[in-house]
Amino acid sequence: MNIGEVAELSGLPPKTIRYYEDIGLVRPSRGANGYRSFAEADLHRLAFLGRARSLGFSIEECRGLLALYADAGRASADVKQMAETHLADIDRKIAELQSLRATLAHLVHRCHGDDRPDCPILADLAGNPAPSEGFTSR
Amino acid sequence: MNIGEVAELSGLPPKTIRYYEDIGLVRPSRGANGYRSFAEADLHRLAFLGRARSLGFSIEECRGLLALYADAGRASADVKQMAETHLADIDRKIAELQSLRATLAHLVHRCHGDDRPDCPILADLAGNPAPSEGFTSR
DNA sequence: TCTTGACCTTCCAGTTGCTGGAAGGGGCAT
DNA sequence: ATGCCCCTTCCAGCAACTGGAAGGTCAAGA
Repeated sequence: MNIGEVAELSGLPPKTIRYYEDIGLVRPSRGANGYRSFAEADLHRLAFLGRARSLGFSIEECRGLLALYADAGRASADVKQMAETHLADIDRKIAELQSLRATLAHLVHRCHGDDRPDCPILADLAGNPAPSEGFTSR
Repeated sequence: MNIGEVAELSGLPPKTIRYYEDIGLVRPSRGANGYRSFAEADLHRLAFLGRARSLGFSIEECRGLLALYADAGRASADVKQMAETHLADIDRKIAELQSLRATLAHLVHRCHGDDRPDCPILADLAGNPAPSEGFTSR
């Protein structure tokens, strides 16, 4: 298979596949014309990569997962460990975003959003902490 | 003030402050020795930037916010608009992370995580969709 | 046969927002 | 004069691609 076809089948753009080869995640052979020639196994690897990436695993994590995948004697605990670490990362990110969202939503809520220049959002950014709610004029 | 002092006061590392000068977010004057010389207003700008960045506004958004901040005739609606767009971005990211988290948590849950090689997480990544729950052996 | 167009190749540069390090000058205390 | 810390600039690199330029290849149609 040429790169275009595996791109189609794996859902990854050709550029990304070339990049993955560059960093050693996949090693297609080459035809006489210099074109990359992908075997079924390569396609599998790429599809695996696509799914792992879409689950938010980093490239290095993917490398580890591929190694575990290829290792018939792996312990499932190793995989689970990686996934759990990753899960904890995701939880941390969600929590962070949620706290950020709360702060921002509070500011947005307090801004009347009309054509007057007075704006609590800017006031807060400028260093005047927003009062915790309660007395907006009227 | 020298860069070290504003770094201390603004909470931004000197490197970051130099970078912000590079990209035109702040324009300190220079002393005879070539050192950057920061005025109070520069410090304010930097602190403003620090807060806006920590709320997740991009550099370009910060540039816009600073412009609005400096514009005494701005309409608060413009600021609110930016903040709301940003809020929507955050909501999108949170939703994405949550769906990702759900998928991964499901897989982790199904993996027994012992020293046997059999692992639903890898199976799923390899393209065998995880059954939707129900019959794990025992 | 020639040409067209789609495909493939490599390499270089840019994205975002910094961060690290090297090489060298300035300022102050001992 | 000697340290030492602060300051300067510039270059490189992180993640994970993505875009584009310049050029080779292949199959089909006129």
